Order: sequence, then structure tokens, then C-alpha cells
Amino acid sequence: MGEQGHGGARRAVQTWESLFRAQVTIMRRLQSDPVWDGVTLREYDVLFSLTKGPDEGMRLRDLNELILLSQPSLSRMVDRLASRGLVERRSAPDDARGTVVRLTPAGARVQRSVGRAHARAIATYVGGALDDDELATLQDLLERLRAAQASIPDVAPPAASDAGEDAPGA
Amino acid sequence: MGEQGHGGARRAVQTWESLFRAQVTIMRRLQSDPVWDGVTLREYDVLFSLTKGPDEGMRLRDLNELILLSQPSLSRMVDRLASRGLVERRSAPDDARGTVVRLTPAGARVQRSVGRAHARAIATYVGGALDDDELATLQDLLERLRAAQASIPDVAPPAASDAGEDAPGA
DNA sequence: GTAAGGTCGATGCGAACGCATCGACCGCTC
DNA sequence: GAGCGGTCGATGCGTTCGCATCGACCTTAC
Repeated sequence: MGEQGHGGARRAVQTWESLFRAQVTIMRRLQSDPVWDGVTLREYDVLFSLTKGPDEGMRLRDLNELILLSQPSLSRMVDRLASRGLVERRSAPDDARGTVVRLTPAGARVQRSVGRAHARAIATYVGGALDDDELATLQDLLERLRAAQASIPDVAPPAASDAGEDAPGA
Repeated sequence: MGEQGHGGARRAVQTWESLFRAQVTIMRRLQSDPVWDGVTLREYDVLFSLTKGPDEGMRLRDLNELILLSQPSLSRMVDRLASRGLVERRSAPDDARGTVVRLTPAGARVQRSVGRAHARAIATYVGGALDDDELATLQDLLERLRAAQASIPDVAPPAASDAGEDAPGA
């Protein structure tokens, strides 16, 4: 009753459930790691994301897309990180509204330190579960799953006018 | 320098990062779905988990393992759900300490309603990204990743004596 | 230029979170 | 069966979250 797109709906839901549960299970183990003394997992996520960006820093807006946190929450978290000396805020050179966040040397040091221990835990929990080929396959599929999101429109049309329910759009 | 277990550490870390990012990206889209009027995604997770258990209900302790939430937070969330009439708390028949939580008919109805819309969104975002074979492969790998956690010991030994860094253990 | 609409990030506020702790209860030992 | 360590779930408390909103600024149209 109603397969759509490529995959059947049922299989897609089951796969998402597996993805979600796997994430929960491993995340829970990672959180119990004593590494998080002094830095929350979400805070680490911010520090880590900053290392992936250019050295000049990142706009708050761009950083926010990488992190599962509302804009106000991220704003305040950056506040806290800045007051601890782990990041630096500056106003964007080309946009007076914008704020650029950058890791301080201390922040980079903390990120590396925590990241090392974090990586060790991941290697154990993820690397200990699947062999190298399987990891490569898994990573590839996840990467494509994520990349495909850019070309999939929202299920809920932003401005659904009462008429025209059947416009195929693009 | 230092491959361990099956997979290389590097690949494991990259795979986890992909898993995490994919989860963030899709979760963010799911959260923007208007379905969540009246029920939080975390609340839905509780309701959904209850449908997966026996009809008599589940112990709070067991429920807590399925959900990424601290024990006190789950306790209070169940309070709120109960005060809204979506779940029922009763004391466990064989353990006077324990509490059994069960869906009420109203709670089951809400779960089904939200679940339907939720499933539609997932079918779009996940089913629209990969074909059926790929989904099956992905699900299998994730399932095994999760299942393997039961037999992988914690990285941080509970009582790490200074000596004995190289005990291979099980 | 100036007005209108959109974007960026900060802030007030109530709700929800996690940590630490507690009382109640189970299971075990002696 | 009394005592003792461990488990279960509730509660006090400070912190952080998301929602709604705001001021500042950019952009486009006229």
C-alpha cells in the first residue's frame, strides 16, 4: 500500500529507527566516559566543529547548521565558552550584524586533549563492532544519506495555499 | 600507529562522525515537521518505546535504557505524560520499589497519529535518499553495530589500578 | 536616497535537563 | 531475622534549553 520514492516506506522507517537506536546506545556509552570533566559533549561538538572550519573562524549562523542546538542556545553557549577563554568572538569583517567565532589556543588545546580520548572510545565501540570493509560501507551510506538531504524538499510545504495541492514543483 | 580490534581507529572515528552528522541533519528536519504540536520528539520517543514493549507496560528502568535521558528526567517526563492522560503509572506487582508505565488508550491514539506523520517524513528523507537494497544494508550494519555493544567492555575501567595496562581481557 | 522586507545574533522567560541525594525496598549473609 | 550493600524511582537545586521577540543591519525596489 503505497511505496514511494525509491525505497519502500516501511524499510526507510526501520532503517531510521536502527540509526536512531544505534546513536543512542553509543552516545550513552560515550557520555559515561570520564573525559567530559570540564567540557560537555555539546561543548565539545562546538569546539570540534570549529576545527573543521577555516582558521579565521566561523559565522555563528554556519556553526549553528552543524550543531543540533537552537540559535539562542548556541549564542549563549558561545558566551560561556568565551568567558572560559576557549573561543573568541569578533564581529564579521563584511557584515556588521554577524559574529565570527574562533578557537583560542587554549580552546584548541582542550579540543585536542578531549578529542584524543574521545577517539579512543569511538575506536573501541565502533571499531570493535565492525571490520574495516563494513565501516567503509557504513560510512559511505551515511554520507550519501546526509548529502541527499540537500535535494529533498520538506514534507510540509512552507506556505500551503488551500488550493493547488498537486503541484509537482521542481 | 596502533590499529586495534578489527577496524582501524581512524576509519571508526570517521564513521562515527558520519553517523552523528547524518543523525543531526535528519533529526533537524524531522523536528521542523509541524507534527510536534502537542508532543515533543522526546515525548514521542517515550510513547513509541512503550508500544514496543509488552501490553502490561514497562518498568521505568527498562524504559530508561531505550531513551537518551537521565533517570530523573525520565521520571518527571512520565509525570507530565501521566498528568496529560497519555500514560498510566502503577507499582510493579513483584517489586514494591518499581513503577510500571503503560500507554493509555489516549496515549496510544496520540502515538499512532503522530507516528503516521512521522513515518511519512522519514519515508521522504530517508527513503528518498537511498534505494531499498542500500537501506537494507545500512540497517543491517547499524543493527550489528548496536548489538555488538553488549559484548564490548567500557574503555574506562571502573577501578583502574595503575598497573596492568595491557590486559587483553575477554 | 529612502522605505520595506529579510537576516543575524542577543535577551526575557518559562520549561526541562542533569547531578546529587534521599527514602524505600530487594537480596544476601550470618 | 537483623544487618548490610545494591537497586529503584522521586525530589531539591542550579544550569541549560527552546520559544518568542527585539534591535541592528543588509538588500532590493522605487
